Amino acid sequence: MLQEALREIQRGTAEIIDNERIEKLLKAYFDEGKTYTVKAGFDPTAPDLHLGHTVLLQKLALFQKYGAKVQFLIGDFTAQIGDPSGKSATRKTLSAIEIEENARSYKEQIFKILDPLKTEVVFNSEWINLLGASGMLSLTTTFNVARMLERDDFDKRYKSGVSISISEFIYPLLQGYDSVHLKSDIEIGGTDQKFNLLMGRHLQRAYEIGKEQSVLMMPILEGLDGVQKMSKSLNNYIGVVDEPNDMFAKLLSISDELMWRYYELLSTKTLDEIAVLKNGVADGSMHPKSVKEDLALEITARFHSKESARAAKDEFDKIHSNNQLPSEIDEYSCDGKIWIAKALVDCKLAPSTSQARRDIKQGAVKINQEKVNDEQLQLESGEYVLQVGKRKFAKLKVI
RNA sequence: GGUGAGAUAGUCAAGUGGCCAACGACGGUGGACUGUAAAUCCGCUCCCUAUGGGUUCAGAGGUUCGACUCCUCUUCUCACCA
Repeated sequence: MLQEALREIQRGTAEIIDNERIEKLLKAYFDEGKTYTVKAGFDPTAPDLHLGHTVLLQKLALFQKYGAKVQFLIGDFTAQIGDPSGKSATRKTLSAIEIEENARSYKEQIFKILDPLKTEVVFNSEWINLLGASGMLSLTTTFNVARMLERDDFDKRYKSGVSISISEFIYPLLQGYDSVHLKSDIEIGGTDQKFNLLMGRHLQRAYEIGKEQSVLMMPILEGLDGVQKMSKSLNNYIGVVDEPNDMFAKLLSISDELMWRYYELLSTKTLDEIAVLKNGVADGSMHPKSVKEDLALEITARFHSKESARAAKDEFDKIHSNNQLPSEIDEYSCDGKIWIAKALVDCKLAPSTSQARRDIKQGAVKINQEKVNDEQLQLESGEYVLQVGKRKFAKLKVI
């Protein structure tokens, strides 16, 4: 039982620091029912969670299954600095109202995976604001610049002469201080967070709180392109609030290679089951597309329902395999005769009439499934189904 | 505080007085091929009913028939020195 739990916890992890301590905590839970805390920090600026975040959330949920209290930390104070691993050093500060809204939106999303009874949502401004100047100063004395520069991205930026703000040095310290305040037993995060996560251990030691958190790092999930990490700004993400149809379609669009990565990090199938699928595809007895469909169904069902996942698959087959129209299309209307290029812009199928004209020239535009050749075409009154490329549709009613 | 270098389209990056709406790469997008995958090939990629017109090369002025290119100031970035 204990061994099995440990194996599940280790699944897919990139690195675990102080694994023995995790074993002890779990043993104490199994033997005496003792609970422990697992911390994970999130940025309040991006309340739209995507599958990359759920890799962490699923791991947290697993810990909950084995006796953990999750400290879901919203870094409302640290967000004012901006994590140095991100691109922009300076970020706009969020108002209290915005943060509250974002937090609410977080809660709606995370409890699709986490158990609300075993989750405590906390904000780090609560204790960091109490630190004061002297508290902040004593925090900075626990570390030095040379060691700070060991951090990979600082190192690179320093060597290549890209600016580093002093406030960015503060960021890891504050994140580590969160672990001191919360007395976390374990902290989990992405591999890109390694430095910050270790800072938690360092500061817990420096502040002598009597324990040093274990650190569990998950790999960064690649986005739909299969290369860069999944993120909203790169627009290669699958949001947990995506509509079932979108979610299903996006999952099917990943490459075969990436599919295994997603299986490992997102599926609840056991590693043995996944190995069977992998062998099946390798020896040709299984079609990669159907294996991918299973994954897409599983994930879509997790955030919606089995039924809507099924429906999404049917819809998908309908549009793409059978070349039919989707069952729900945005509808627009306009008064009087309209020029086709203008109509495409109005229906949001093209960003400008220039682009619309280019699309027409290239044969990308269809009306009622018929290719349009004449870019001067005027639409008389009636109802039309406009299409650009393979996946953009709109219905237009000309009155 | 001083000295020097730099700021070009979504990103990187050419362009040093007219041939510039600006080479190229990446990204994005359309087409072919497919399993709406990947790989590959081809087209498009500032705006505008358009063999033409408009607005662009950090910002503001100036020189010139003409400026992304020259001059001045401003803002920002980096390097070296203090």
